[in-house]
Amino acid sequence: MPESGDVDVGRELRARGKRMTVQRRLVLEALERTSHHTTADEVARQIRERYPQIDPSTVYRNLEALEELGLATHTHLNDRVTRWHRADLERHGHLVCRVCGGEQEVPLRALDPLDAVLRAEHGFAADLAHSALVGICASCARVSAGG
Amino acid sequence: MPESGDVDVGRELRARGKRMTVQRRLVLEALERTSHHTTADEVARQIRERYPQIDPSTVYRNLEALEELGLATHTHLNDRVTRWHRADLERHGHLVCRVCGGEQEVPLRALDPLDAVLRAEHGFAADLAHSALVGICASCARVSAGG
DNA sequence: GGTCTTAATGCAAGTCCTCGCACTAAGATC
DNA sequence: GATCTTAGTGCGAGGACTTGCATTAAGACC
Repeated sequence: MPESGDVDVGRELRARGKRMTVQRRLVLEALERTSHHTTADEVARQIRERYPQIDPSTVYRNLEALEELGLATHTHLNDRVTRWHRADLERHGHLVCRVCGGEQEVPLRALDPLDAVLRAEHGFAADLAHSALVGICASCARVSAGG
Repeated sequence: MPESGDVDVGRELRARGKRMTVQRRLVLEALERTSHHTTADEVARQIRERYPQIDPSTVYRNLEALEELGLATHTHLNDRVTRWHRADLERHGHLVCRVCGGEQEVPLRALDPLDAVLRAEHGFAADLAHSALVGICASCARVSAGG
């Protein structure tokens, strides 16, 4: 059983004037191995086990390249580190609590009303999976309300 | 005419066990002088004209302190730099276009439907002024649709 | 398989912060 | 106004990227 779509990816890359390098393949494989969100640093660490000389900047550039190809996407959860994941996973929004730091996922469908308003009134097609919505979660609100 | 509420701020600070330092005052004044969004770096640069030895970390810490006091807030526009502004300005959401980088403001009221859904279904009180919504603006959508 | 073009890599330096720590100075108390 | 506690400062180092540049190596063409 071949690595999922490895050949196709190579073809797709070449069709776009890009190349399939060992580093690129390793980034792609690392991304496929971790099905949930991961960080560039985590990807780099994984790769370094087999290919120690990889440079962090190469990882960043490859994640971007894969995103351009539609194979990866990134999300900003907590203002600081960027989270990466495979593009074929179901997209969802994120709610992160500024008090406890907790994070919950929301189906993008729940954000449809917002999407509709923004499109209708501003012609703006928002990518609601891209940035987390920051606020205060139910349990922290309960505490601060004086429980 | 005294600087707006300078004395009150000092009192408020002391009431919270905090102090009014020259640096703090300068950060506050810089924030008051620029009524729109600004960056920590811009604030630092402004202060340095009159007080060259100020350290960037002091500016960051003071912006945070003023935020804690409810005098400042920050917004993440384009994933990279943090924008600061006075808390007394009208709050609004931001739509930033990932193609042209353009930014438009939306009254928070426009985001009410989203707020309602998140509260009802997730008990989550989102701060919709905190993070910009990333997406594609009307004019860029028109171009890529083939105009 | 050799040549050649240029995308991609690795390295170093830079940006925007954040954090730990020793020192300084607000401001409360005498 | 001297003393004392501790919040706040400056400095240095570190983290998460980003960027410019010389070098390397995909992969297209012979």
